[in-house]
Amino acid sequence: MIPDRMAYHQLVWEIVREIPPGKVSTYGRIAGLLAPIHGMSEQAYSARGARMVGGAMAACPSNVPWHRVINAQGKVSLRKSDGGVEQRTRLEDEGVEFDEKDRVDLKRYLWQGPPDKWLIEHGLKD
DNA sequence: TCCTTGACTCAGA
DNA sequence: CTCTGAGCCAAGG
Repeated sequence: MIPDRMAYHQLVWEIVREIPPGKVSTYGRIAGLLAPIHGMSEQAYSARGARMVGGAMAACPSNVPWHRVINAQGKVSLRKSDGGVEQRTRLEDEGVEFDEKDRVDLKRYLWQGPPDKWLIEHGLKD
């Protein structure tokens, strides 16, 4: 078992749980809230972080609103097999609108992130 | 151990 | 706006 990865995943889930209904965030933004862990270099993490968050989403428990996490282009991105229908439906139920290109307007729906207080309480910031 | 994948992103064309 | 290719590297076969 690899405790490091589990810890990272749990941290990601805690952040995702803070995203309010009707708002979305991106893999990259979430990765950016976390410090480079596993001894990865800042540069490596900036390029790999988003995918690591994606990996955390793939293994997230049911109490995490994974559907509020989309990619930097404002689109839902899922595994090859799934068309992302469920994710889109869930977001629309919360009032998030998609344009004719299946994209979300990040200027309107992007979650600005947890307040500093929250980050400090969770040891993600000094 | 080598090879393929991957819920990503950014810069170019 | 859409499509490519490169960058990065952990996991699983």
